[in-house]
Amino acid sequence: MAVIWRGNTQDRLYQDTISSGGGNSHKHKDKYKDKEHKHKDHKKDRERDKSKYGNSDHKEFSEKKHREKERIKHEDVSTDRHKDKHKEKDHRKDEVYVPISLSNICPVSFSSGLFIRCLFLFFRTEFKPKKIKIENDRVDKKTKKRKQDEDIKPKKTQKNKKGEVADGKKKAKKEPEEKWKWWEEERATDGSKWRFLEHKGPVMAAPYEPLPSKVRFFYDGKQMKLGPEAEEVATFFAKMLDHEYTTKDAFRKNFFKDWRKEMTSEEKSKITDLKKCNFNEMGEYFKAQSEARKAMTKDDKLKIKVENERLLQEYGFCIMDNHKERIANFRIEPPGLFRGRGDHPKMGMLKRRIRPEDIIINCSKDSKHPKPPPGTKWKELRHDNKVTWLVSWTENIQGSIKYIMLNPSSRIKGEKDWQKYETARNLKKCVDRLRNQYREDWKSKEMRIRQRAVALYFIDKLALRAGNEKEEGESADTVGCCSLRVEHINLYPEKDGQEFVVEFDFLGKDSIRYYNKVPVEKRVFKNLQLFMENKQPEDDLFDRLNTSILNKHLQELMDGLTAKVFRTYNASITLQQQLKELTSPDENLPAKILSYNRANRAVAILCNHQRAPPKTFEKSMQNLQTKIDAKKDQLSDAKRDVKICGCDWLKKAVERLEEQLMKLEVQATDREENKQIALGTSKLNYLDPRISVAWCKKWGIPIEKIYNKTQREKFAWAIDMAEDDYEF
DNA sequence: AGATCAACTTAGTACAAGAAAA
DNA sequence: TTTTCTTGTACTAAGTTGATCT
Repeated sequence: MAVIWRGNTQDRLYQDTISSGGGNSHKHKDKYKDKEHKHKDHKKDRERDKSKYGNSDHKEFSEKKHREKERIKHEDVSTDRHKDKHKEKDHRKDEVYVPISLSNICPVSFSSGLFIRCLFLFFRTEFKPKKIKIENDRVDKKTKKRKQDEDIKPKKTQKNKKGEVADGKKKAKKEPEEKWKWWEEERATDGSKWRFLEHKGPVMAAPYEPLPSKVRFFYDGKQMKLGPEAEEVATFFAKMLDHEYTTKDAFRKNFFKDWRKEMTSEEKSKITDLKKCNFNEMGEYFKAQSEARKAMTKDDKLKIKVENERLLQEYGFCIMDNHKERIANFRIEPPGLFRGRGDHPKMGMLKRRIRPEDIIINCSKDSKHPKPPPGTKWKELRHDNKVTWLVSWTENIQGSIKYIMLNPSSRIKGEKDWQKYETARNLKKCVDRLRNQYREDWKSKEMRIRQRAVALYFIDKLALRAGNEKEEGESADTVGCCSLRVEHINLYPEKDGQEFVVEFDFLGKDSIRYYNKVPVEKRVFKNLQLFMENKQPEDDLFDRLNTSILNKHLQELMDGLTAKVFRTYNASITLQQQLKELTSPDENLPAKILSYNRANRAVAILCNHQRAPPKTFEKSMQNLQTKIDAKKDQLSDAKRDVKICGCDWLKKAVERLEEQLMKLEVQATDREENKQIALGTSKLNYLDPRISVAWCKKWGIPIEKIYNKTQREKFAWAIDMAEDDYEF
């Protein structure tokens, strides 16, 4: 295997560590001493140097215009909102599938030096000042003398007219309250996240209810009564009996170890082998319970619903700065067995019950403080308005802190989201300059700079995540860009008729596999060969780089720039470009929505957003196929009849059947293609909602076709402010 | 300079709820 | 209706980032 990685035909023009000024060596990474390399000219050397990149088609940014437009728009936020309550049927099923090729969505392109220079000038003169005010204090601390003059947001607030500005503000307790448009208001400039915060605290997990005595546990074939502590943990396992987790060694081992900690010494001495434990009756009991729940009468179901609603009303909201805001997760996570993703070394460990004594409450001093349950105390009550959380506790598996925070529809989340897309749009303004820069850096005489530049190229071109280093044994072995190892890529000077192909194969976040073969520029290829020289498969590809170095560099290139901004930028720009490309004016509504979904899908593919094929997938595909077959039969019958009789109405029927058949087939293809692709994540986290809103407005598509209720709440700001000509 | 911590975003999955089909 | 399939929501794990500690 390793042989492949150490090609012997390299022509390197590399001389390392002439300066290395900052001393960037890493602890374990210095084992590869850089070498002197000579440049051996190769035949093909020249031909590829013209970027392969250039052919991508979104060169034309018509920047200035947009900027001008944007400025005007921001200053004059129209308040008329489309309040269409379109009640149309869902047309998903009418979608026509058109495949997307990955090559279509390659987001990278470069333009001429002149243009870059212009951009650069623009950046120098206009970009810097756009610092978001909220961060002032941090900036000050860093003594980065930065002038924030006007910022778009506050500015447009001042111009906010049209009277109807949130009036219910003063008495947030009043119920209906005109929807509050926080995006038309001034933002805090002092780093505080709120001025007033009041809430009722978390909902604690329901206490453990011991099993009825008829439900037995057997050890080594003999019945055994467990004490409540051990029993509770046993039920966690019993509930998962059907899950393949319980067959995994690590899971069983971790579980058993933690379970034993909950046992009395007597239990501990008896129960020494998990294999001898029989949880079946428990498992059956819980299954029966959930069946019973499903079979409950409507009345009982309603009662539960009402109770849930009550809980939501009582604990699901808080008051933040005069507004009632929805809390995202107001329930404390109940105890259970830890389910890590992928090959997690800690799977099966006991996630312990959180007590009030573990919980930190954050709220205003002058608010009504949440009361701990009778007879208990909170761990701490604090009043920190520099953070957004209401409740926190430390979880026992990784020792990380968990928080209760607000819903995405809240001001505090919305502002942040908006800001995220503004940063991405700023990147758009200077991305060409940056791309030229890293291409230059591929030639640097410093290894660390080359590595940085190649990594950045991957992040930009392939939308890879930054890739922090992780502590071994603490979590599943996954990587991102900076933490890629030699074993995660293969280099092919030639593959499938393309030159300089890099094959990626690694597990990313959530242990989702990233597999991709991409042709890269020759320089990148040569650099990769260089980085891999004299390394073992398990060595870091970018041994002179980590996320902190990379982000520091990015910060210097553009204010607020970090690695993840590239993902946001490339996702959003891809959506915009795909929408432009795919939407044809004369299409009907379902076809347009299909176009939207296809654009969305392009982004999901770019970001590698996958899902497990739905459990019922095969079956539902089969059902669909049956339908298709039936339709085909019907059709051929009808055709035969036409031949015999030839009357008009029969011909019509044939046409109709053909159409129906096509729809079904299209639906099948579409579903098949979406089998492993998840659209939700990109829609929720990467796509500037204003692009979608503008598209809807432009083509008269009801926004409900694109965003469901929750999504409309989250993106209320965008729905309110984006016009049909919005440009990302 | 690296390790660790804190805070927050991004992620897929399980299951409930709702809609469509039978 | 009841059953089946689809969509929405809750849940919580797993990332990124920047600050702070050592």
